[in-house]
Amino acid sequence: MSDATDLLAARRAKLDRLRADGVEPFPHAFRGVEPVAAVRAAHEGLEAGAETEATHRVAGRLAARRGQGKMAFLDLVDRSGRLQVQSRADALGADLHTRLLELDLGDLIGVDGTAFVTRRGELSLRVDAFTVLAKSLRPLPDKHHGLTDVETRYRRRELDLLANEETRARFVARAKIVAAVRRALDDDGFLEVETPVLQPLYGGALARPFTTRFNALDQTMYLRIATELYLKRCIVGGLERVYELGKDFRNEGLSPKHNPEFTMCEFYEAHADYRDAAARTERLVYAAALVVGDAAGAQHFQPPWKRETLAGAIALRTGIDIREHCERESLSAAIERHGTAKIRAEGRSWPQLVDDLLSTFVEPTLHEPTFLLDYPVELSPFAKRHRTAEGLTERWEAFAGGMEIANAFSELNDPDEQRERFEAQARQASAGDEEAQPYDEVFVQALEHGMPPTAGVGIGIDRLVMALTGTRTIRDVILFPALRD
RNA sequence: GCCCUUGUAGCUCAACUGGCAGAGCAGCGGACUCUUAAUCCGAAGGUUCCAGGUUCGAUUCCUGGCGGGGGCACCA
Repeated sequence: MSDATDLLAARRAKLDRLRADGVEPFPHAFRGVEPVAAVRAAHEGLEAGAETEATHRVAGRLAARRGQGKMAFLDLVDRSGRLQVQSRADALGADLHTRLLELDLGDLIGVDGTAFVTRRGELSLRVDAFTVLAKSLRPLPDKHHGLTDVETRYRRRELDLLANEETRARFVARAKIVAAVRRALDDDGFLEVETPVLQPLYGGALARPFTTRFNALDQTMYLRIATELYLKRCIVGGLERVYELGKDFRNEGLSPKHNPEFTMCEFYEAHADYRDAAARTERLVYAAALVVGDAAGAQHFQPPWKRETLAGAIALRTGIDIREHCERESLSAAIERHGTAKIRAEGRSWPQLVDDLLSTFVEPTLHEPTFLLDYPVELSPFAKRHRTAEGLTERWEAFAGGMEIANAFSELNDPDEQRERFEAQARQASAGDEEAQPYDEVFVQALEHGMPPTAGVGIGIDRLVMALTGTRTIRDVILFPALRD
């Protein structure tokens, strides 16, 4: 018999034995449970050797066992942490003590116990009673190395979560960040709305979509790449401040910064411009940073953040002034003179070259939260022209940890100019640019009804969580990241 | 899509130049009433990712496939 089969058989045999002894291995509920962190909080500051009469009910997974015959210590883990419990043959009775020790690591149990502190100073519960909550039929990952195999961690996230406390903590932090973002927007009068994920026409970003089929209507549909256009129609409709927090889908490659489905928070504020949006964004991100629990790290994000212009940031790091080289040939030659092998200019358009300079020389240096302001109009089909600078738009991108985390602009609300921008995109599409925007006549007509001056922001939630938790790959902040199947 | 790299026990890892595939944890049997990577004794546990090839002999070398990781490209 193979070892694996052996291990499973041993657990099944214990399952049978429980039933034979009249113990229900899968009961229906176990009420009145306290998180172990609450038990810890209730007894903070007790000295080693202290006894109490306080009883607590906790529930979790049996994570370790240190038996010493008629006495044993066991570790119980729940979402909030780990707590040691002590089983004694004299207190619990020899039969129950033995039965508790016969449970497998990984079994889910509930414990009623009395709090005390061991001679070594560890807060523990002396077991007065215990209940099997669910028998575990498969062995746990290694108890001290945890689960390190990267593939298993992503494919079988449940094992990663139950074996690795840092993983659990990271996803708890993610949930708190998302809640903080919602709270900040709700408190400022933003209305959370839901717009279609499944769309007859995609738009609002430069990206390739996923395509699917709606059988009932015999129609091609797209998974949204952005919520931008629908949210601005809400602004046209007079909702004034709206946001949506949900998944976007882009049919692009995988990388430490990219997952094909990712969480985006877009919010739109009437009567504001991109500078207001920057101020709101840094307040909102700082509020989110404060809930992560790393006070020193949060100070990093305290407003105001650094502000540079895009052109200034590139000039500072490369000596190339894109405002002087406002045509493809001239910029290409400047890059050539700069002598970098990192950018191959052939076949790249002017805006693409600007983007290359940004991502090669500027983005990796932006560890401190920083706004880069004023992007070329060619890169920004939905942003309003800059009120003073020719050829630029009122747009910024925010960076932290060497990564773009947000993108915003004063929204273009002149319908005629929007129509021209779409036409320019259509020309790029027919020239073979698969990421160009399809023409959206319904959206243009919405603008013709009149959209107030509006600031719009998109925050990449996955990347925000990366930046706030110091995580290096997006796969560590997405519970079930995309993998080849 | 391309390049580099990787796959050994349930988990974490060894195995020299091609020569009987090993350890810790977990599991199993036993001892132990303050341990916390508990300790001690004992017996087990393998399709070395898959399919071919070279060789007297392949975990090791070669070819192909599958999966993972890193990089490039694309993107946020």
